[in-house]
Amino acid sequence: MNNKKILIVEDESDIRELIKYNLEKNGFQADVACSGTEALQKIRIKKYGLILLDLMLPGIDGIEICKMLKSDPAFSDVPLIIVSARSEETDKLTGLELADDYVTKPFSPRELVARVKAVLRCYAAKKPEKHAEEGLIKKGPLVIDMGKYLVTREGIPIDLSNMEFMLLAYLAKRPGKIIKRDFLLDAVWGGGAYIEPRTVDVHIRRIREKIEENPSDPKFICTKRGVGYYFTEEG
Amino acid sequence: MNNKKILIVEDESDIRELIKYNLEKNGFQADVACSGTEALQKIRIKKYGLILLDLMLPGIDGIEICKMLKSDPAFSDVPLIIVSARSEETDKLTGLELADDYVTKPFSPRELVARVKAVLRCYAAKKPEKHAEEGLIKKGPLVIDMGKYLVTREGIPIDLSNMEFMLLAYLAKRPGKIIKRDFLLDAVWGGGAYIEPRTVDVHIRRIREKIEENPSDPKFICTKRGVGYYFTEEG
DNA sequence: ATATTAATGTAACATTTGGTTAAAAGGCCT
DNA sequence: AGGCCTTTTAACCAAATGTTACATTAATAT
Repeated sequence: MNNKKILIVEDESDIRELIKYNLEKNGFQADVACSGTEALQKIRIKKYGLILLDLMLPGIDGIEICKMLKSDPAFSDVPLIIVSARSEETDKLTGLELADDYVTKPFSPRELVARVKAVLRCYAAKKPEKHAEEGLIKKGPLVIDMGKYLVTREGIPIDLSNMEFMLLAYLAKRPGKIIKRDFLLDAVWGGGAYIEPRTVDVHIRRIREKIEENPSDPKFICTKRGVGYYFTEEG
Repeated sequence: MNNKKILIVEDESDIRELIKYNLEKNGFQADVACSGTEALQKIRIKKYGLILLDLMLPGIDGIEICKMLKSDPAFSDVPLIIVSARSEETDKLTGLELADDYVTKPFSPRELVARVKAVLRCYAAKKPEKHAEEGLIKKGPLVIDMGKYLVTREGIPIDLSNMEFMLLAYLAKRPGKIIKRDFLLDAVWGGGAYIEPRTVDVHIRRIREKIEENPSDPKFICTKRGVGYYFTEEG
């Protein structure tokens, strides 16, 4: 799904590991860079979802890296949080002009994680794709309300679990399109999940039990043998 | 302690610096944003005392930003002054419906500062009344009086703490809409609060204890497992 | 047609996740 | 200090999810 990789640019190894540990504990993937030059290399190679940048770096000044990033259209849309021991107000202001948030040392790991989440949430909220996540999908008697996580059939609410809802919504958004199991695992479960493809079948089955008149003769989620599943195009 | 930080949203750098210079000369603190997206980022991260918004922006239209701001309860109480080169009467009207004042270019720095002061003064004067968001929310036996910060159940007043009230009110204003813990933390606690998501649960629990017949089988604030909480739509 | 094989459906079970709950610690105000 | 309110923490429990084994179905070859 979304790019959750975070780059930590920090020269002090213990702080670096502390941050990395805490981010990973919260479900993020984190890479590290010990210097400005290393950071710039990594940024060029890989697309990051967020960068945590220490201002006090050997070699290149952190502020210079900020400026580089934010002036380069290829990277200016990557969220940036500055981490720094400098607590002077002037620096903070300068930093905030360049970055999306500014955390001063010493910081609690929890606060850092919370700020990372806040910044990512803020970015996610602006994404046009996210906008499309809201709204209603109607197929015949079936209505899928993305905001309320609710499915109704002829007005009667149907209780789906979260996973079931996501899977159904994913298929229903692409009527007629046949989607392979592997693809569903990637899209609905997220890239980093190593799940048995058969698990998809089980979920499909459970959804069918709930939304279909006769689960053995599905009208909404159909099977394309040898390929995958698709949501009916009729309606 | 009032927040006197001002955000200047303006793409032309010379005008931006002119405004910033003049505001700072008059004892204000000013941040700048060069585009609509940058403005939205900054607004989410920091709480501003006033926003100066140019309508002619690259990317998002200024009017759109107005609408976003004024429709979001988290930002609708931030004073907003529109600065624009457009002098057409129609624009002026559209602007004033959304903003608190409207300044057309070219303007004298003195005039701008005066208007900023005026709007801030005006808001300061309105504060007590503004603080009370009007309106009643009724759901079955439950009545939430936003003006009096009072909740009653079948006429019997229920004693909620401030936090509990805000949380309940936030959910009750959006019946049916499922809201994630992170969003609640942002909306009810405010962006700068770095709180454990679990804390939300505890508050929910206490509200339930007070307003629900049987807290373990809630009728008002319901749980959507894996997602968040929502206020019931029935009633 | 019938047998063969692969794919899919189904059910039971195991595991993990996430929510509830209670209790304790931390703040703030008087 | 004492009394709220808030936040954190951890144990517990229920529901959601994932796995596996087995049954059934569909496609194909014989």
